[in-house]
Amino acid sequence: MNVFKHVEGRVIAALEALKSEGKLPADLSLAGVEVDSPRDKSHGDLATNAALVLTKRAGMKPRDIATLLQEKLSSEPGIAKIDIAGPGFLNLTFAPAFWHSLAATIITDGNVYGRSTLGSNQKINVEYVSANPTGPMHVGHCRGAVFGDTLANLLAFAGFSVTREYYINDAGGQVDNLARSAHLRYREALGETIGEIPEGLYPGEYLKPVGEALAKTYKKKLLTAPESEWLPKVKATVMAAMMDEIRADLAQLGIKHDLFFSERSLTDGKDEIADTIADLRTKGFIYEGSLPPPKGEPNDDWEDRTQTLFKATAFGDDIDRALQKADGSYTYLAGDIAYHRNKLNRGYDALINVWGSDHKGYVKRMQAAVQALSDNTRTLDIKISEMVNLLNKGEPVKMSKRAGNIITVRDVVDAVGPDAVRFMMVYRAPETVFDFDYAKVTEQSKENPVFYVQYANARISSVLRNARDSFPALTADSKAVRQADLTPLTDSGELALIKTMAEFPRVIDAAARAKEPHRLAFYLYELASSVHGQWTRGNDSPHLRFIQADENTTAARLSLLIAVRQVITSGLGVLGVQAPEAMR
RNA sequence: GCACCCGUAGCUCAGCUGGAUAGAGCGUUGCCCUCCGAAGGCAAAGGUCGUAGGUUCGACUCCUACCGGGUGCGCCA
Repeated sequence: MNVFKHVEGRVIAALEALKSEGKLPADLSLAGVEVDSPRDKSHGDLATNAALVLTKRAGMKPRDIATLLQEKLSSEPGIAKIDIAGPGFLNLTFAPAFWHSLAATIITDGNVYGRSTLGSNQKINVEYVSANPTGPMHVGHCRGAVFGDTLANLLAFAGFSVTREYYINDAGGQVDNLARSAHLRYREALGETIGEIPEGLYPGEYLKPVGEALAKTYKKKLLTAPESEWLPKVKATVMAAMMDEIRADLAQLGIKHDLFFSERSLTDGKDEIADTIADLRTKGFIYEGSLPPPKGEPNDDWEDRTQTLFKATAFGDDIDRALQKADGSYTYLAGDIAYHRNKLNRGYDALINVWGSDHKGYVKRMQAAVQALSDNTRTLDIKISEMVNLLNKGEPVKMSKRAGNIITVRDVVDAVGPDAVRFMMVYRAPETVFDFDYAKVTEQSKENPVFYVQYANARISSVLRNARDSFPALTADSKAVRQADLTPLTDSGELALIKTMAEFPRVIDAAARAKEPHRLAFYLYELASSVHGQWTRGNDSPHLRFIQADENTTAARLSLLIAVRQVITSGLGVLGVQAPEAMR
């Protein structure tokens, strides 16, 4: 039940009626007619721009159209008042009974309330995290991970059929270096003094357990063998260990992917990269040529070479892109394009990638590739999650993999819990840089909005618990509460709560459309604020407290709270945050 | 040099596919607990929405050009 769509339907029906009565041109298009909530609540509950949108097309003055519509709608049930305001807005005020029935609907709908059919079951693939399997996840990864996961939840809630995917970059030279680093730790585990980890290798202590495990499994067998022999074995062990660690980190944040896609699988017993290049060649987007050297950087080592190029400029990229190096081996991009081709071949209607800001420069070429491969029938939407500035009590925390003092996802989650991390990470738009103050989040202070929202839920639960002392029959799942007569709800604050809940489906819709989960987080904050406000009004005005001497009034107010709790629970559910019944 | 992102209150940020008098939190000032959880609430103060044009009945929102700040640029992954 989306109130805005419902009323919009009624407005459009009224306009259609006016058309057939000859009061409006019969061929008038109603495109753009919308129902919104007015910015200023005193203007009414809902407003429509119909008269403003239609004035030009109908060749009539906005106020004349507004007047016609006003007359037409005045007989509609539930509408208490219709005003024409400003340049021609029509402000609709609904009777309390209208809102009461909405509250009742929310309770009946339960966790279905707010779900949308926007996605109409379209298959959508969300690729996120895809952190290189060369070490534990640090807080920077965390933002993209939480964002991607929340976006996936949101899209699922909005009616898409979502696949959550992780791309494992397990094919490049970096995993060889990882294996070499692990081999050093293996030698260390066998008692050797290895000294400083050489430049280019991974110095982190997290490889020590891997070295010990290798020592246990292989004893001294890998010591004397040539690298070509031990490398594959060590690589397999260390990669598995790293992925286990990453999976554990993700699990701690409540993130579970449907599919982990291995880059190596593209060329394992087949060559999807070659197939991809062949595909693109057939479509005419491949040629042999050389590229100009990159500008703005010293490039003394640049050599002019002829290589296989993808015509990315045909799709708006700045430059064509190399798919094969001069020696014939594939570039990283070639593999990535093959991976996206693989995704396309799996039949998704749309692809979304969540990338870290360090990949910003790759957006155009990847989108170009998807357009080329799908003949412009599919879109790749790439959301960039910006950097997180790590602070500790306002002081920047220096991160260095070399020094090994990285702050990992695990450190943060252990300290503050997954809820605070998740909420904070989606509490701002992903493309803005933001400061994550380790000390503040560990403090669990009220500056963390997640507690504010959770506290609203806990308060509601507290009221429900307390109400049972006076009215044992009024339990949260009793018919007396769930189907209570809501006519006692006449206070403006109570009605405001329902009106705020009315926004929920629309927030879901808008957030899903824009792929901006942070809107939901802000909405929940606003809803929580209404709850706290109404609560505190009861301090000054005892007759506004939720629990009253009169059972019918109490039942109605508890019913309202049940509805609010439902919306908070659903909303937090999409964010992947718990809705506790009591705070610690 | 080029590309992308950001620029809104002292600070951190919202602002719904263009809509009415631009909103929160923090900070500042002043209030509210014999009362369902004060882990809360109320009020005041605080703005040429980076600048200049353009489109529109209407622009924080769209377009153009500038100005600041950030990130990146490949034959690495």
